[in-house]
Parts: sequence; structure tokens; C-alpha cells
Amino acid sequence: MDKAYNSSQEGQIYELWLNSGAFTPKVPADPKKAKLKDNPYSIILPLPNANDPMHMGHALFTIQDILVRYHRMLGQPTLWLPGGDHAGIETQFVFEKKLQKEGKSRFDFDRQTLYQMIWDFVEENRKLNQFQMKKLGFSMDWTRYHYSLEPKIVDNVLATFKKLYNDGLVYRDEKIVNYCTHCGTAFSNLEVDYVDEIGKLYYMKYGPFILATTRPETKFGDTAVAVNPKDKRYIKYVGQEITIEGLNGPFTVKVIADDMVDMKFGTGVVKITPGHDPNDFEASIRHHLPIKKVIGFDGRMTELAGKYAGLTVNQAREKVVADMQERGMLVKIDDQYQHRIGRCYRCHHVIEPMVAPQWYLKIDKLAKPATEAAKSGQLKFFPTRFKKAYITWMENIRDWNISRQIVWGPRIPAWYCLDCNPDIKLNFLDKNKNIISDFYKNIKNKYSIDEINNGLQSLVAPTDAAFTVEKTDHCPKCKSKNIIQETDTFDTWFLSGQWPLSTLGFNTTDPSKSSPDFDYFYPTTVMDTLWDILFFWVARMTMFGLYLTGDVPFKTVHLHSKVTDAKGQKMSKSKGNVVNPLDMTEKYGTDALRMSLVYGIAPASDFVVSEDKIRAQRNFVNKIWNASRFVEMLIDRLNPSKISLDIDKLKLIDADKDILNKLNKIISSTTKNLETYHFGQASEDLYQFFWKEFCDLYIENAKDRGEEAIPVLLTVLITSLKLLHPFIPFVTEEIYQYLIEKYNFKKELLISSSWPKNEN
RNA sequence: GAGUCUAUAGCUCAGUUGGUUAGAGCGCUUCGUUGACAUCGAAGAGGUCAGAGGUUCGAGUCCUCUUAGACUCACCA
Repeated sequence: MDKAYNSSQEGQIYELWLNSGAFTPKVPADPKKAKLKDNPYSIILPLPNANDPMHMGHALFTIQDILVRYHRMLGQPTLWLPGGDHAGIETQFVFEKKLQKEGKSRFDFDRQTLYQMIWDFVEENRKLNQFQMKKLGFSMDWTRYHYSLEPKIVDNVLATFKKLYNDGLVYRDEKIVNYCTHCGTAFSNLEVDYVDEIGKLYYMKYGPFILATTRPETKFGDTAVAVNPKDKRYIKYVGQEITIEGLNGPFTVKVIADDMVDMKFGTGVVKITPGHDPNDFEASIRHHLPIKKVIGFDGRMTELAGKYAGLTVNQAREKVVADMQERGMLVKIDDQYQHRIGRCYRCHHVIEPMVAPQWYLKIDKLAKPATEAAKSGQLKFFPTRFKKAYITWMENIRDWNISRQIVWGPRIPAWYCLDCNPDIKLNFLDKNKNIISDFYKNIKNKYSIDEINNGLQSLVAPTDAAFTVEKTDHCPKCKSKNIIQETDTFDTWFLSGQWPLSTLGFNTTDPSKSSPDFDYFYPTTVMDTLWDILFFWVARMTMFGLYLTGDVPFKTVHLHSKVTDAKGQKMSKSKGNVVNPLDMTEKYGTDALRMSLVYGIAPASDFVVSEDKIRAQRNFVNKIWNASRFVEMLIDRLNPSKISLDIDKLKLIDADKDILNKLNKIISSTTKNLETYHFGQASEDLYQFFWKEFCDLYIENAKDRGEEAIPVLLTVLITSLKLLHPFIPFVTEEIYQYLIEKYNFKKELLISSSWPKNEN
């Protein structure tokens, strides 16, 4: 054996495992029946973005590898199913940044071309991600790898949409949504980051009132002004139409009374802009107010803003304020006003509340069973505190906007007849690559359907537009062949929410035709993921799982901790504080990195990755190597006639009994800790046992003994290797193979060996 | 506004159901080792376990309050 452990052999060991078939469980002929007897263990990997290079968060998949390796050693048929996500908006965002560097934008391309470009971009990076997961030693079944845009996966997702539609759970509506004018798409509530910012609160004259607003530029969209019904100051105005002096000339609004108004805030008067404020939108429904859109999807003021049309929101605000000041309409400005601004979680531009037609999923029927599953314990949480968060969220859930106005992702399978829906607005590049943006009725005689389809960027269909969810080449009603597919794509989570089903081969259209994998492994055993996608993903998977199969997609949700940098900040590419795990494996070996990610970590608490810690674990890995080397040297020196693992209990001295006793204890505690997800404790105990008890005490003592010590030495060593294998698979396997070879033991891989049992 | 979490050695953190002198890594001090160990070993300094009160034979561990910080959710102009 070499003087020190050399981690450069890891690749070969991985090949050894891979070629042995240990990663690929076999599914028996009668999976449903065999399942009860076999007790299969399965984990679906939280699919990383296919184009995303590895970061420490991915390295935490180590937790899953520990679980999987442990259960495999217990003899359970074990599946860890890997995958890659096309990651809708995330990927398109990254790609658009790349385009920007080249001086281009998404508007230079039709959607098919853009889609193909992004596809190629992702393909380049997808292999890298897989390579990196192999580097970290993850014992995933690569034969079952899935990519979220595989035709089979997508088809099933579309089938789910159809089923939801047929069950009456899909509808289109024009409500106020969180719209990012920079990304050009609407988002769900979860995708908006609210940031405390210091802004300005403008007090302006407004008919007989003075009112405070942060958004003077939206006054062109005002359709009412509201006061509190209990406010004696203003009660006399309620119900009146009042005339407001406007920058584009006078206009009238209605005075309404509504509890939403806080008498103590500002002057107790609020202007109501239903088109650009969620509260005002709600109020407009209560009071039947008209909606005026003064900001367009491009982030610029519309014609309704009169002379301000065409300005960006910020430009318009500046100009409006200046003009009002000039005309004495501004009373005062509070420039230290602290409020919360919604920002796009991707690009961090300000989110504009906008009224836009979107596709929605009625969520009540899906959420109810998903809530019940958590309450009844059918779905378990670890740590348990997340159960409460999950239930609270589920009980307050709202209908889900599943449409996104981006190209990167499966298009919603709905087809419109243009001749039946002449008010559909089309945005496309004509054959000369000029952008055309107009209603179909205005251009129907100028462009062929082929030209429109070929250059298509997006369409906006009124909410009452007729559509069909079956693909067709002619309209069933008017027989027109001018058919166009919805350009909205699905929210990424709509697809990944079905991931456990799709990857295991569940067939939505005909569940009886689902694959044997599904019958054998569903519901999966554990879903281990970062807690910050509990709502985004875990909740959605649970809803889809129960809706489609009647069963939860996983029995236990294990939420793990977040890796932070030295300042306690979450590592992210945008912050530039990412520590590359692959650099660490190069420097210290994969085992050292893996061990440092779980050693002494409390369940689901944040922790800091430091190089010191990784170095310390590298020393531990090396200690194991050298202890093994020393055991070998001791045995060589004694030159015994026969090497055996059989312990003769009659010949044991106190030191032997002591170490065997402690070995039994560590077997029990490690097993228990792994069963209860106490990886930190398990790894720490093993570290202490091996270093202190075995190396410092027992081996030191064995230096002066004869060959009768050999069986105990080897037994404790090999058992330790087994216990440590889930945590540090490479060094343990390498030593194990060396020992087998040298002492002619039965040939087997440690990965496939059996988990130690307490002998007492 | 509602909820959750954290507060333990100089630093980063363990301490699962309350039970003997509170632990690890790194750092620090002294000594010893260069034929297992990128060193390793032995010994050691260092903590009123945020503060106050309570339950208990016994609390870092359970309860209440206080203080400080982090996060999640929520429609405040």
C-alpha cells in the first residue's frame, strides 16, 4: 500500500461499481406482488438544472447517496433515479444574457429558432452535470436517467393537462398577475421576491382630496378613489363622481367606500388603479369598476397615458412628478418612505402587477388530499417542523397560474382557430424579419398562416377565445385551416411537479399501462431536498401524485440544510460566492468533501463550508488508509500460517472484548442514526470510534501482541469500512478490494456487501 | 401583522427521548515522536451552555418571559 491515500483512483472505483450493476436494481416479473416481500427502497433525485454546473447544494446529494448505499447494503432493491431539468425561465434567462453579450435579444428570433438555440445550449452543458455527479461518487442508476424534455416525459405532462381540463380544473382568466416586463412573462406569487426599499410617497391634489401614492404615473389608470366607510371627513363624497385635474386634461372618478382603506395612513384617501395594483384590482371587482391598462407588457406607458405614452415607467414617473410640481398639484414628498417592492426572482427587475389573460389551475380539489396526507401522517416530514409550514401553505393556497410567456418549455396544448377568434393578437416576424404585432382581424389578408406560424413569437388570446385541447389541422366548427397553437408554455413546476410519476413510467392516459418500475417503486421512499422548494416543488408533486394515482409520491420528505458561505449567505451564482465542490474534490478527495458535508451537521440547519473542515476530514480519510496499512504491516511482520476472521472467544483478552463491545455499540448507533436521518451524529460517532478507540487504543495495544490478535484487528477494520462506506465510499472500497486480494477473501464489492449486525 | 428557527470554548458547530466531571474540528500551550499516518501521539488552557423565572430528586436539554439575530408567509396606497 502507498504511504498515503491517493484519491486519483476514484474514477476507476466508480467504474467498478457501475460495471457491477450495483446501481441498477432489477424489477421482478410481478412487481406489484413482489413489492410487499422485497421492500424496495427508492429516491428520486431532485432534478438539477441540466445546464447548471455543480455547486455545494448539489454536493449535498451526498445525503441521498448515504441513504441509498445504506439500504442497498441492507439488501433492499434500491433505486436512486437521476435526471436533469430544462428549467424553463431559469435557462431562458441565462441564455438571454448570453444573447445580450452578442448584441442580440429574443425578439430577433421566431420561437422555433430560439427554442432550438436554447436546446443546443443546454445539450452542451448537460453532460458536464452528469460527469460531475459521478465525480462525487453518487450511486445513481444512470440507465434510468431522464431529461425533462424527453418526448415521453412531455407527452405524459400534456396528458395530465388534458385530464385536468376534462375534469374541469383548467380555466383561462384575466386577473392581475405578477408580470416582469424584462423577462416578458407572468409569474406565480412564489416567484416574486419582496424587498424592503426606501422610496418616495407623493402627496397630491386629487379633486377635493389630497392623497398619498407611491405611483403617481399610474393615475391615468385610476377609475375610482376610495375612503374608509367610517371616515367622517370624507363620508359626504361617497358615491359621487368627482372631477380631477389631470395632466392630460380633466377626468372623472367615482368615490367609493371600502374597508381596505386605513384611515390613519397618509390622508385616508386612496386612488384606485385596478389595472396595476392587486388591492385595487380586488376593489374593482367588489365595486364593479372599469379597468384601464396604462402600462404595456413592454414596460412602457400605453396610449391611455396621453402625452406620456411610450415612456418607461420610471421616465413617466419622473416626468409626471415634474409636471405636477410645475402646476402646483404636488403638496409634499416624503422621500424616506419604506415599503416593499416586488422584484423578479430571476432578473430582479421590478414586478409590474398587470392584468393579463393566463391559464389557471383550480387548486382546491388538488390541495385538499395533499393537506390530508400531511395531517394523517401518510406523508411524513423530517424535521417535523416543516409539516406545519406545509399545511399552513396548503390551506391558504390560491389557484395556480400555470402559463408562462416564454419559449423554453413545452407549449400548452391548446389550439385556436384564428377565424373564429379574430381578436387574437399576433406577434411574429414576417418573411423579411420585420416584427409584426397586430390583431388577426387586421392582417388576415396580408399574411398566410404559414408565414405567421413560421415567424411566430407569441400570441395573446382573449379569455373568451374558443380553443380545443386536441391537435387538429382544421377548425371543428368553421372548418378553417388557420389553426394556431397557444404560445404560452407551462410553468416549470407544472412539469417537474409530475417528476416522480413521469420518470417511473406512470401513464396518465391509461394508468394500467404504467411501467413495472412504477408498480415496484411508487410511492418512493424518501424525497430529500432543500427546504426552500417545499412549496414550489414538494407541494406540487404531492398534489399531482395524489390526483393522478391516489397515493403520495414519497412517504417521507427529508428537508436538508442550506450551504452558506463564510458570511452565512446562501451560495448562488448571482452573488458570486460559490465554492466549487469539484475544486475541493481535486484538492482533498471526494471522500473528504462528502464527510465534511455531513459531519456534525444538525438536521436542516444552515452550515458553513470551510476548507479547514474539509482538510480535517481529508486527514481522517488518510488515517483510515494508514490504519489499514499498519494492520497489514503488523500481519506481515507476524507472518501467520493462516489469515482468518474467525474470532475464538476463548482466547480474547480484555482489550479485544472492549473493542468488540464498542464495535457492537457503534453498529447499533450508526444504524439507528441512519434510520432517523441523524447523519451528523452518525458520522461523528464513527470518526471518534475509528480514530480514538480503534487507532489510538486498540491498534497501539496490538503492536505488542502475537497472531491471535489478527482476527479481531481485521474484523474491526472491515466492519468499520462497511459502516463508513456510505459516507466515504471511495477509500473504503479501495482498502476493501486490497484486503480481499491480499488475503484471498471472498470476492465482493463493499458497495454490494451486507450491512454489519450487532452480534449480541 | 402571523409563524418558524437560532443564541453552547477564540472561530465554525455537535449534544436524538432531561441523568454521572458539557463535546468535536480548527486555533493556542507544553512534551514526545521522523518505520502506520500529507504528520501522529500524550498532556493542558479555555465555557456562570444569551438573561430572568419556573417544573423536577436532577435542565444546555421541558415551560414562561426578556434581549439579540436569521428566515418564511401576508393585499397596505
